[in-house]
Amino acid sequence: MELQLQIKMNDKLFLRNPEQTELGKKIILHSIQLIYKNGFESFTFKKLAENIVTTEAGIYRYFENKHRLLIYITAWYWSWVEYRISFHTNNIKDPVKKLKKVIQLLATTVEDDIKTSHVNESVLHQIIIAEGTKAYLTKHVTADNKDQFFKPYKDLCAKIGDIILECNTKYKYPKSLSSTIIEMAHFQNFFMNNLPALTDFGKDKDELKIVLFLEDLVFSSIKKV
Amino acid sequence: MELQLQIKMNDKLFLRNPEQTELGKKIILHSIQLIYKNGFESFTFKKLAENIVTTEAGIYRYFENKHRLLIYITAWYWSWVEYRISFHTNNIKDPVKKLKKVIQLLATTVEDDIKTSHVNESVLHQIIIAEGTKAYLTKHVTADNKDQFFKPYKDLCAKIGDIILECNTKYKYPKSLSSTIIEMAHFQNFFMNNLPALTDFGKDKDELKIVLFLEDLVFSSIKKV
DNA sequence: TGTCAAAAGATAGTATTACTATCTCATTAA
DNA sequence: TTAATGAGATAGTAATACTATCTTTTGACA
Repeated sequence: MELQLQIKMNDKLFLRNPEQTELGKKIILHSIQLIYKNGFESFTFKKLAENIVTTEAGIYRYFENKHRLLIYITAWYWSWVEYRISFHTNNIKDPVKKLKKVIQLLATTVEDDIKTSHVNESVLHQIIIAEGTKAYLTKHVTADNKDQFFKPYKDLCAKIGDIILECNTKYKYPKSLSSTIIEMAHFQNFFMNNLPALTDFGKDKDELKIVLFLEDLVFSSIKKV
Repeated sequence: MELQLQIKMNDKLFLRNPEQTELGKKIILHSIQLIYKNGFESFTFKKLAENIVTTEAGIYRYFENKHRLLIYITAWYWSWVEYRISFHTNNIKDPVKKLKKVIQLLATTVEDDIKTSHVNESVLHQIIIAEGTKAYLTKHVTADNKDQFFKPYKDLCAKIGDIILECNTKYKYPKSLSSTIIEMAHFQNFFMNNLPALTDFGKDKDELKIVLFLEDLVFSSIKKV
C-alpha cells in the first residue's frame, strides 16, 4: 500500500494549482531548493526558470509573485506540521505527554517520514526557520489574512492552545504561549546556528537542548510537570 | 541644560557617518518614516531621495544598500533600548523589580523621553517590530555578525540574561529566555494588531496584557515572584 | 481519427530597482 | 589661498518584476 499525502491548499494562493501538473510540482520542489541555497531575497522567478529549464512566464502562470509562492510554501509547511502532530499524538491520552511530543516535533529536525514526492521536508524545515516569518511581516498582512492565507498557522496555534488548556484549564494565555512555542522552536534554532550568543546552546548546537528549554518554559508556566 | 544622546555606531555599517551631516540625519529620519509608511520591501533609495529632495546617488554615499541601512537603524534601536534600560533600572536593587521594568520597557510603546532630534522613537519602535528580524534573517548573517553588526542586540540580550541570573543563579537558560522575551515583546505586539488569533489579547489590544503574559512566562520559569 | 482545451514553450517588451561613475559647485578649515 | 568635504546634477547599466502574445505539444473524449 502506498500512501500519498495530499494537502488541500487555499486556491487564492495560486493562479494555477501547482500540485496538479508536472511543471507545478517542479516549481515547488526547486523553489524550496533555491530559497534554501541563496535565501529568499536573492530568489527570482528568472533563476527558478533557468533551474528547471522552463521560462519565467511559465512560472508566472502559477504564482502572481515570489511572495505568494513563499506564503504557499509556508502554508503547506504548517498544514503538514499539523498533520504530523495529529499523527504522532493521536494515541496519546495524557495532555502533558501530548504537549511534550508537540514541542519535540516543532523543535527537532524532521525525518522524511511521510512520502510527498515533490517536497523535501527537511530542507523545507530549514527555509521556514529562516524565511517563514517574512510571509506575514509585510504591509499587506491584513489583506492576506482576510484571504485566509495564514489559516494553517492559526489552526496549528489554536490546536496547541487547546492542548495547553487540557493541561491546565485555568491557564490564561494559551494562544500566546502557543505562538511563543512555535516561533521560538524556530528562532532558537536559527540563533543557535547563526547568532549563538543569543542562546545557551551555542557550544554543542544540540536541538534537544532547545526541546528542554521549551519544555521548562512551557511547563513552568502552566504549572504541570 | 540640554542633553543630547549620542550613540556610537559601528562604522562598518555606513560609508559616511549619517550623524555628522545634515543630509545624513535627514536620511535616517526619513527612511524610518518611509519604512513605517510602506514597509521595508517597497522602500527604495530612489523614493527616499525624492522624499528628502536630494539624489539617489547622494544616499549611496552614506549607505551601501538599503539592507545596511536597516541594520544601522536596528542597531541604533537596540543600543537606545539598552541605554533606556540602564537609565530606568539604575536605581533599582531588587533584580525581580529590575526584570519587571525591563519587560515593561520592551513591551510597551515608547514615549519620546530622551531628545534625539533626528529620530522619532515611537515610529522606530513600530518598524523594528515589523522589520527588525529581517536585519539578521539573511544568507549573510554570519559575515554580518563577524563585522559586529548585531553587537547592540547581543549586548542587550546578555544584559537581560545577567538580570535573570541575578534573580536565580541556578536558572539554566538565561540567554535563551532573554532572547525569547525580546522577540516575544515584539511578536506578540505584531500578532495582537495584525493576526490576533495568535494571541490572547485580540479583543482589547492592550499592551499591558503582553507585559502580564511575559511576566508570567518569565517568573514562572525562573521561579521567583 | 479528428478536434478541442489545457499546458507549456518561445519571444518580446516595459517600468522599476539597484546600483556605479563622473563632473560641478559651495562651504569651510588650515 | 588652497585643499578637502559635502552635496547637487546627470547619465548609464544590469537585473528585477512583471505583462502580452503567439505557437506548439499533449492528451482526453466524441
